[in-house]
Amino acid sequence: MVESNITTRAKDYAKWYQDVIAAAQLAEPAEVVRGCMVVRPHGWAVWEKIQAELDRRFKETGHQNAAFPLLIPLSFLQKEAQHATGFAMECAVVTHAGLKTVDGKIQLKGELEEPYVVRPTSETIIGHFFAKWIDSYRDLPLLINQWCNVMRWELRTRLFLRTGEFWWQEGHTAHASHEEAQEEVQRMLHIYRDVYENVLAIPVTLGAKTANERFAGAHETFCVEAMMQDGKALQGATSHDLGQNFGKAFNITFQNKSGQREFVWQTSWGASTRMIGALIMAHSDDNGLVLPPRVAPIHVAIVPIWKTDSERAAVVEAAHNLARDLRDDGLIVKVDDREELKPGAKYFEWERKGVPLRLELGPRDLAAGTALSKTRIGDKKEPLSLSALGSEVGRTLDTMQKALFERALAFRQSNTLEVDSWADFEAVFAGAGSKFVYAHWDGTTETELAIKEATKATIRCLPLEGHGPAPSSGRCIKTGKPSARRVLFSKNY
RNA sequence: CGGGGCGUGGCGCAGCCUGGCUAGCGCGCUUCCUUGGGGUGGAAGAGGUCGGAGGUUCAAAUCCUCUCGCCCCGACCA
Repeated sequence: MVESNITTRAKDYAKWYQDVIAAAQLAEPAEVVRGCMVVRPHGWAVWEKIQAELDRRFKETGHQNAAFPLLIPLSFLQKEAQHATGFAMECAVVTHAGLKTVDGKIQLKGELEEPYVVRPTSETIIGHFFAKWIDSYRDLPLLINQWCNVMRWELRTRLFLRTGEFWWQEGHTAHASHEEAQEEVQRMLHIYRDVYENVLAIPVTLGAKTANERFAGAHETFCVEAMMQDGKALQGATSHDLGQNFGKAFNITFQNKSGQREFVWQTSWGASTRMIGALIMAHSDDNGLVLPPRVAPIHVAIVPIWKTDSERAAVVEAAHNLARDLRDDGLIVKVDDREELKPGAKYFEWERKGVPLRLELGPRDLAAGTALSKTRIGDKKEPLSLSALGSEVGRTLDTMQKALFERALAFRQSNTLEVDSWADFEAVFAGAGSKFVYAHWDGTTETELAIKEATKATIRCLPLEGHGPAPSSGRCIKTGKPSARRVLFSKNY
């Protein structure tokens, strides 16, 4: 069952990341399909937990799920110029339908008159149907979400962070006014924040993207940015104000109360299986995956310990009784009563898989009326009374959930700084180094690109109020020109 | 897509430079025994068209050409 030893973070961070994924059996490269991944059951189970948390919040805010075609007519993509150029290089295209056998070999058969693009995102095809569905202000707002896979022909892939195919949700909404759309953009951004901070236990910085980093076709793009353990930023989710760009491209109009035709104001927002990558790089350690209890597919692993057959019968029965009690409290519990493995081997396995809490139950514990507990992030084992175990376990998991967030927050704080000199700025990003740096910027794309060229650091966002330092004027870190505010710089995934 | 590395039982590798018997090793796997509170020990087994195609040769894992895929660095991106 041991899949591999895990390289330490200090030795090779990229290798460590892959090792954690392999050791926890989260996913693996699809191998026979370029750039794609197989999400293994344990990885998909984590995704299902994340999905459930997001989906509940979407529905609580009035959104409905629907499904749109995987294939998009090529011509649709061309209707919004920015959008088309933004995604042109990453599109996989379906040009044929059907196969034929010639001399025992399979060949392509019918060439399509109009090729289809495998969806890299669905603004265009959803826009087409919105145009059909919307006719009156009474049809608005239209609040739709889709859970699906998309394909982007990436040149360089990394499991969960960037793969040819990935799974996500994409929300698409249409509104009668820009203000209403803008509210929606912020509402969803804050849902992402809520899930990141309260479920994934990852603190995030909310902000707006620069024009250069904006979604292709958007009026404005907002994001949540998280810090990984190597000091790099990871964009965790995005929420776009599409303005009327797609409304005009797809002629999505409605009659307002005074009978006039207007283009709708739209938003789109998405979060993907990349969240699992964020989870790994924010919390995991050199022993493998660490999962916050709220996204753990298994909360508690119970390892019964025995020597003799009679001991075995007693502890295994006690373990199953214990599991039943904990399940009654809503916990997901695994009793590892496999006979072929020594207890130590089981400890390592559940640790690699990120199970938050382990309970050891042996003859000595039974005699004492306790179970020995160890959390995935604690360094010592603690005996818990069996009679009060339910509440104890619940409390321990809550504490761990909070501790993970606090640990990640403290890490981010200790790796965030304000920088005012170019020499200091370069020093932070020298070599493989990265932190969150708040620095002044003159607001031009030229400077943004020059800084990236020189340091590999990019502007992750223009933080929203309450995120990052309070606004203050200063001079651009690179050009010395006047600047009204500091922006967040970091290297990124 | 450019530069670099790699592809040999499930995993990690040796062999390749300098072609030559039945392609080895460690881990894992199967069966049995043993062991059991942090990766038990032993015995006997199973498992490989050497990524794929073509070529050179009496003979190819090894040399040549093409191709597919993975990893790292870069440019592009969630």
